[in-house]
Amino acid sequence: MKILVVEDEPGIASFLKQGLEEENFSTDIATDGIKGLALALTGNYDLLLLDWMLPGLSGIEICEQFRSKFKKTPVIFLTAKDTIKETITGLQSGANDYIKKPFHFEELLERIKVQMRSMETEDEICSLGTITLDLNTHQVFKENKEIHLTQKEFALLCYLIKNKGKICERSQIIENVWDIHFDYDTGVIDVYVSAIRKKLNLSAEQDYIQTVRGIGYIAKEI
Amino acid sequence: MKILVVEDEPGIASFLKQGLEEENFSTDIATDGIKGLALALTGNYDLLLLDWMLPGLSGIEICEQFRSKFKKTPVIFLTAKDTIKETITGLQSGANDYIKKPFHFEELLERIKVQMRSMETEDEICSLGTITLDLNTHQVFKENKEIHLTQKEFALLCYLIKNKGKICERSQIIENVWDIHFDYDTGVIDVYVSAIRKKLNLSAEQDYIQTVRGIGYIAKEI
DNA sequence: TAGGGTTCTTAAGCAAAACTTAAGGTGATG
DNA sequence: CATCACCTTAAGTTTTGCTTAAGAACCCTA
Repeated sequence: MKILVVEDEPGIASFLKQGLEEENFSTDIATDGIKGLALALTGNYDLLLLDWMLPGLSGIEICEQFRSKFKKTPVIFLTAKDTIKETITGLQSGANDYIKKPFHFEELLERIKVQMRSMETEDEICSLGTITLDLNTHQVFKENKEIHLTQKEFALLCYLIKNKGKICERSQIIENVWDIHFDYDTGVIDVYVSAIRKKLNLSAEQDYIQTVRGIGYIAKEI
Repeated sequence: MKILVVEDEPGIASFLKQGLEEENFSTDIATDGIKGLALALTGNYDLLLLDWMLPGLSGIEICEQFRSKFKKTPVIFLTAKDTIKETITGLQSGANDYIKKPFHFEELLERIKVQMRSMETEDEICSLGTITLDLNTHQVFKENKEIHLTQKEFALLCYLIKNKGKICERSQIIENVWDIHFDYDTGVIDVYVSAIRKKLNLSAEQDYIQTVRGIGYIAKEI
């Protein structure tokens, strides 16, 4: 998430930058309208935070010009101009929200999150502790770092997590993950569990995937 | 455009209904929380306008339950609860906007229009690193140099970039770019990815388009 | 409508990654 | 301390993807 803040008052600008970066939004600042618009038009930002009164170009002009190219990227005004007329002008220029100064940072944050929500498409997700699986995109994250698993690894981990808290017998695993419907035992499962543990860096303290001797495996929140 | 207003105070309710219908929004009123939620869940509305304090069910509860079914339909709170804490609670419950009473009808109207806007439209430009796509003119630029892509190449690149950061499965790509709705696998996608990489001069260091073996491809900022 | 160019698709050979098997090591259990 | 289940590694096999080239389909324009 990259945010562009266009704000000429240094105090507010740095306050915003600091607060936003604490929330893990990568934040750039432009201190005048010309620079602001130029940066915005690079298309590198996921959200714009605009002041109205700016040297060079007003926030309104930035918003309008930006909107002619980028219809979807959210824009939020953050301005001292607080009359109804101004609010309406701001919103009509293409902004998604209009916050009046003085504002509470928490509210700003929440309104940014509202915009983020409506940007993202809903994904099916399942998780186990700090491990997250995105079933649509086949992505795996541990502590927000992406980790690549192969298809079979993913399928196996997925099966275990979907049944978290329940012991999964080896025969069930073979049936559901490998689609083999008769008795079968080479050490395939072991090999894959091993690979998953290695890639996810699961140790004895962090054994989200525990082996149940003689039966199978179990995925467990710790 | 159908709007559902959930508001127990008859004066405000009828004022809203009248105002909204003058603007050609077809408007229904629910005067308590239970009826409000039931109506909302029919899925017949394009936007919800919620009061917070309601007999039966609070606006917050309505919003949360509604959101669990309808992820995208915009919800706007219209309430006398005006502290920051309440505002944040309201927004966190899944609302798209939060307007404090007393409010100006024009501002409400404008904020409704904001929601309508973001329901429609698409960006005309999308980008990935130094690559820029202009969806109107079908032009592609890399480092500001124009590069000619064929239609299919453009469509494929566009699809990947619109989903940047997410792995796109081959089947999804075939479905969305080729419009083929059944299982299909020749190597078409590969050929096109290959062509795009070549034209955009993507090397191992600059692989904006990475292959995810066994699954598909992913467009990534580096 | 014939011809030239462009674009789309298929196929084939090569390269690389993933899958499976097997074998030797490790650790638990009786 | 012997056995059995599990873990790990390495090597062979299979699958998947990349690239190139060639034919088919689709424009334009004359």
